[in-house]
Amino acid sequence: MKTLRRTMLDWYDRHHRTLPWRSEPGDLPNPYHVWLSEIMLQQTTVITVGPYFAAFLARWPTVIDLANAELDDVLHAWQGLGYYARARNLHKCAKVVATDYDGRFPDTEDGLLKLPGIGPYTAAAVSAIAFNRPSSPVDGNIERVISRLFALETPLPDVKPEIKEKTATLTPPDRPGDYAQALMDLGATICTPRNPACAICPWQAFCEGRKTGIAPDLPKKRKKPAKPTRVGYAFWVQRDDGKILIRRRPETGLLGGLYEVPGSVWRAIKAPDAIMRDEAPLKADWRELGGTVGHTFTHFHLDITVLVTRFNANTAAEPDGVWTSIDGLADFALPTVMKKVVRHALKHL
DNA sequence: TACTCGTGGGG
DNA sequence: TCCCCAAGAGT
Repeated sequence: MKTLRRTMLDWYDRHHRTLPWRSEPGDLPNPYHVWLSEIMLQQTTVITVGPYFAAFLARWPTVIDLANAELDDVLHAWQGLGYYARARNLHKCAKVVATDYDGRFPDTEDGLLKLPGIGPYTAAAVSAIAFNRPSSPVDGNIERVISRLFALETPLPDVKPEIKEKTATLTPPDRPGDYAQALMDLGATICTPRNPACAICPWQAFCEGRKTGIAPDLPKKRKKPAKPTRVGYAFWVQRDDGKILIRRRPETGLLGGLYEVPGSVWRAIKAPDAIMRDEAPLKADWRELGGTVGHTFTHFHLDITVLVTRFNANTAAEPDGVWTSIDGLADFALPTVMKKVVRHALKHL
């Protein structure tokens, strides 16, 4: 066990990646930076997070600054990164840390776990990386590395407790943060989901999965259900002065708090036109644009048909929402699916 | 426990 | 083209 730890930390000292939120091995980084990066990195790749992390730090250098920000500004800065509940909880967490903790993050796993948006993984990661406490975060990378190292063939998520226990046993008490990051780096660069580079792995001599040849097939997972398709309309309302109608989505749920081109309900099966059009923000003669906008979310695929009308303020009742010029759309937090709708409308108008 | 919740890239 | 996956959390 001691050899396993030593081998991993030696490898990390020689091969670790330099990332914006990281300190040099052995040094303690800024907890705010660690926390911010860990939230952004949830289910999101390092390459994607990079520019968002830099932009957030430039605009909100401290957790106090972030706590004093407007939620809409945080969502706007987060747009395109996905899983927007992370942004809402990020802001909520910053406020709690600023007001209840005097701007300093709790330095224990249990304390961190109480904060919004911080679950078991992130609490352990921040605890180990930012405060050098002997916590053992387990993310997707570490699940893969450990399941291969011990040739664990029980499928996820049943095998999680066993992985957690093995990981905790292996964690070195002196450098838990570097060790956790070493395992994650290993999983990201060598012990990859497909075609792992076992030949250059520092743990190749210890890996049961490699010995038995099953490493590339681990961890085993249950099959995921197929993604259903939903359909809906987007209602493109253009006023005489060229401005279009958008509206803010409800605070919770899918794309919560972001702006959208008003739309119908998204249905598994297309309802009759009359019903779908009745969900428009106003009564009008709609013209259907050719083609559809396709977008795949985590658990369903969406096909949107865009309907267009002109709006005359003198002859129609004012609909709910906000009027904005096309250029002005840049001031609103628009999810990627809505950017696609806008692009499609402008192209086919 | 099992869903919900985004997006972009790689094979 | 389609499926998988990426430093998961909340309900």
